[in-house]
Amino acid sequence: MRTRDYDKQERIKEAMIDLILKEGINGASVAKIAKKANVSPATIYVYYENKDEMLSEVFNECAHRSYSYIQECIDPKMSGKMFIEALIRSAYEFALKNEEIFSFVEQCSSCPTLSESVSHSDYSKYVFDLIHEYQRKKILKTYSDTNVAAVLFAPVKFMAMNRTAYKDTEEGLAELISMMQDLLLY
Amino acid sequence: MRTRDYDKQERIKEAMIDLILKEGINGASVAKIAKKANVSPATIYVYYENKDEMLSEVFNECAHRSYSYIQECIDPKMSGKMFIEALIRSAYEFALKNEEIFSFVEQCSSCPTLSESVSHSDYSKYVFDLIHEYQRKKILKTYSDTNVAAVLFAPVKFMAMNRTAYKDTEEGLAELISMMQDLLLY
Amino acid sequence: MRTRDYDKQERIKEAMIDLILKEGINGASVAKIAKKANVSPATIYVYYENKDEMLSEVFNECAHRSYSYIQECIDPKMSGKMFIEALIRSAYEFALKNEEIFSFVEQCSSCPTLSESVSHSDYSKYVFDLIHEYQRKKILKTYSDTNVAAVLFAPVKFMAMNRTAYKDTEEGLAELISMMQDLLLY
Amino acid sequence: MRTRDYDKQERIKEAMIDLILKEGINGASVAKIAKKANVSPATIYVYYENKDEMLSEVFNECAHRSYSYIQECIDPKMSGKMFIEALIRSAYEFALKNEEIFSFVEQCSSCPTLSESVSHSDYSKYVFDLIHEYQRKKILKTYSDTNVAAVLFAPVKFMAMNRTAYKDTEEGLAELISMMQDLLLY
DNA sequence: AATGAATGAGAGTTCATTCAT
DNA sequence: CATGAATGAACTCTCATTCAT
Repeated sequence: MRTRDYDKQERIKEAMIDLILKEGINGASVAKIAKKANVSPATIYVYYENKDEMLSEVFNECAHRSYSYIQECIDPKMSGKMFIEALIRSAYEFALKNEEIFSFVEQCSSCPTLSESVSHSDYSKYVFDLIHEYQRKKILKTYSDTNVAAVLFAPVKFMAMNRTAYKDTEEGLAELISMMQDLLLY
Repeated sequence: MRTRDYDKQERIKEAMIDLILKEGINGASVAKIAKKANVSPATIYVYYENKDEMLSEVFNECAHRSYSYIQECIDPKMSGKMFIEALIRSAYEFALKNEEIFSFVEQCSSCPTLSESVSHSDYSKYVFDLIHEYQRKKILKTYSDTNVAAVLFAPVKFMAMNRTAYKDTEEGLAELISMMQDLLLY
Repeated sequence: MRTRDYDKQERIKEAMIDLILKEGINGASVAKIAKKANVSPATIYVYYENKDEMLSEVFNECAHRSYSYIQECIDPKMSGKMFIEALIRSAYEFALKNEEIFSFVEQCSSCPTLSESVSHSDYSKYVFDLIHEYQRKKILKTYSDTNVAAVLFAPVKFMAMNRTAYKDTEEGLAELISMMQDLLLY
Repeated sequence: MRTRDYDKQERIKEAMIDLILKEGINGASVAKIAKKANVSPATIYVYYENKDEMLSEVFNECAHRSYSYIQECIDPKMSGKMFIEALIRSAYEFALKNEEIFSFVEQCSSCPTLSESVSHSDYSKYVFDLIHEYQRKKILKTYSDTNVAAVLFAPVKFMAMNRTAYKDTEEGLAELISMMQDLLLY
């Protein structure tokens, strides 16, 4: 019996992400993905039940990676100021370093059929547990979680997507961080 | 006679927006749009050169409508507080009242092939002219335009898309407004 | 607007019947049918919703033709003897003259998914109305309809399918007719 | 060890017959058969050279079983009346008890590519030897073998396939038997 | 202007079969 | 012997678009 070639699966994922990025969801056909991954179209169905499942599986995994990265960049011992900076900067850094994955997740997020299949809550739990801790310690002001998420992550994502609109992205990022510190810290 | 034709094009637009909302960009085929609009597929090509052009034309129009709505809701005579509230509330209201159009625009925005064809700058010019006026008058703090846009619109869009995550959306919206007032007003 | 080309539909039907006959239901793919009919595969979907519907529609039509032929060959004024001869001989003749259609119907009849979609009752009504008349007149013995159908049509079909097993088909047919006359006439 | 293998092949056969009955010849793919039989697709190729061979082997075996069953139900010492009853009743009983096998055989028989691979003559020899004996003894009327086969087996198969059309199958069967006794006995 | 017919190209998926273990 | 992985070919069906009226 032949054993599964996980390198193959990895190639399939990468091919899919790359294609969606370059040609949109419409452009990423199974045949194209297979060709780019150097496998037969039929092989894809060894690893995924169908195209939708493949999309949502890869989408989930990518979304998870983003949260993991952020998690690794924060530390309960940080000061409030540092904490906010770490959150925003890590989110931005991830988008920068993993441009393809970030862009892929953003694109999938806006697709109604796909976004339903992802459970953000699991990934973000650790981050929000920490935020709650800072709020209990009266370091962070207490706003509703959803609004905290909205102001912490939506603008930085917006920034990452519209990088070209900024004269100096580092300066823009620093400004955004300082704004959020003003807003959220006591 | 003219009304008849206008009706037809209007029906085509609505059918397309509706289909994209419900089935995603993939689900909106020319045949389906034609059926939903009660016209022949060939008729669509009387009004639009091809599908891409149709998409980007309707996309542009919808994006424009959103900005128009916001424009109508603000007034140079407003206080700074009122101004911010009006901006956020109108953005949210538009998303609520025009759920289909809002979702359609969001979805199209993340599509690389489409987003290139839209020039946001034109529409938002009026809004930013006003913001600059408030900044000159030392009512609004002076941050870079992109960051102002980021914090003013990204979170409220996020809110509109994740309405279900809020216990009480009105309360959430009020909180967000007050946060932005704290952040942006002197 | 282009008008429907009924010759095209006819070619599609014939191609399908021919292919099923020669290669079995498995061998009759849409692509092959299209090629044989000299149309695009897509064109088939102008005339039929899907392959199953196409099959059952053509099947129904063919089954109907067989009954029509038999109907035309019988006449209420016939003697009982003549009536039975006409029924059997016409059934056999049809099978002979329309070998492809006959064989096609037989093949489809044994397919469980297809045979459900055909309503024999409608077509055979006229024939059985006549049979009942002969029974009322005490010319034909009164057996249950299903058994009458069973002995009148099943053997002659069997004969038509196994023609090669007969030394002299005309003689065999004459014998079968005489058997049925003995069996069914007073 | 041997039992294990035998089990596997048996399971493959049953799975195939079951699938063909339920989904038609088209529905019985190697993958589905393997899944239903709880073996790997590759295992099927240990027992059969290819799919066609598998089909015709199982078809032959099933056709043989039907004749074997009938053989076991008849006896040279029977009266002519009993003999005919036994022939028809056993044929019907077999179809009833082995619905799957019966339907499978009927379906395969009408498939041109398959029916060539089966030699009916071998199995039916014993039955016809007996019939000839009864004819020599002037118990059964002497008709051509093919016509005897046609009237003895075609109607009962028809009955088995159209059971639902009968109000009372037992009554219908009894009637058919009595008809055949009238027809074939002196 | 408007349309249903028509289509080549390509979509997602499954096929029977072979490979490597 | 037995298997899951792998695949080229073929499957049904839909695509965006054009044609003929």
